[in-house]
Amino acid sequence: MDISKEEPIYSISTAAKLLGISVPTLRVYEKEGLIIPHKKESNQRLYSQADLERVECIRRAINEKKISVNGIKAIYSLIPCWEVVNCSQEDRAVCGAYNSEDQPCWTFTHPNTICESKSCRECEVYSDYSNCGTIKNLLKNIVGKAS
Amino acid sequence: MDISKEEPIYSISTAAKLLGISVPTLRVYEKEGLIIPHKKESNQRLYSQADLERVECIRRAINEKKISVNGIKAIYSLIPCWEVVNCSQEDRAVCGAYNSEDQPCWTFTHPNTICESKSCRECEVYSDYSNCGTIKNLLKNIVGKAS
DNA sequence: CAAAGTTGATAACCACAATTATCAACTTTG
DNA sequence: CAAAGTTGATAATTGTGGTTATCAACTTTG
Repeated sequence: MDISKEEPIYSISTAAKLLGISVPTLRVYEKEGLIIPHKKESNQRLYSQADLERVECIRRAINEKKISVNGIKAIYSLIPCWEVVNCSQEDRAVCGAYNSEDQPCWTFTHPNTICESKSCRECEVYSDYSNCGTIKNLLKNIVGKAS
Repeated sequence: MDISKEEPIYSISTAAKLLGISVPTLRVYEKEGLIIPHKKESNQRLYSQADLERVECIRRAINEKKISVNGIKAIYSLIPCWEVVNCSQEDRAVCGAYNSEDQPCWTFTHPNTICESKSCRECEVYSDYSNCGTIKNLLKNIVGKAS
């Protein structure tokens, strides 16, 4: 993973221009929990190259694959985060993300779990499976170990 | 599983009436691969109680959860069928379902695989996870074995 | 310090997914 | 064999999800 791809360098208007969409749309995606842009101390958003690619992927899902935003959220919620971060049984019992079926895990706070101190934006659950097409591959890998 | 719930007894118009939707809608769901009604020799559809519950679940996903039909299909396609039916590595290599990300496995024919001879309508991959809310539970169970 | 850009929030717009109506040909029912 | 129901296919309808415009208040930039 190239560190430069993760570097937050684009303002929201620049990001919108590069993506060919409007600024409000980017904010909606964030509000829905599809993306987590970096924020300056002043609360202004900054987007990295990886963020842009993530949005492009979301747009393909919406426009080409005709999957609704809520559908994407439901799909994200199926990522077995508990396995990726290897959280304990006790953590799972108290973790909202573990039991949710319509919100990605990174839209939750995770009090009293291993994720409590982690930044979701940097967590592999968020960053590794941003490309829509890779979630099933993750399942193939993880599930494969079981048999 | 009560056998009577699986018994195909309702005609399409009866099923539509019971569900409060139109006949064409039921056909659309079938065409999209969301449901597999039983068919008489004469090609007429018959629906079981389980079929109706499956449709109710689909309707909740569409109307309440706001997940599009293509979104539901994408979610279904994430069910780790290869693990449920325990198919071989060779099977996976040639199975369209294993590599699909937008069509449920039961919308494929499965030549030269363990599923070749199985009826998808009766396969647990199709029947057990019809209730939208159970797919993540399946993942929890299967993935759990891995750790 | 003025111009340009950002913030969150609300409201307006509209493309189109989801549903239904309609059709002729065919099957089932009594 | 007539009436009612089904078939697949096509076309029409409509509700609304996704997008954008607009706003006043605030921040950054040069």
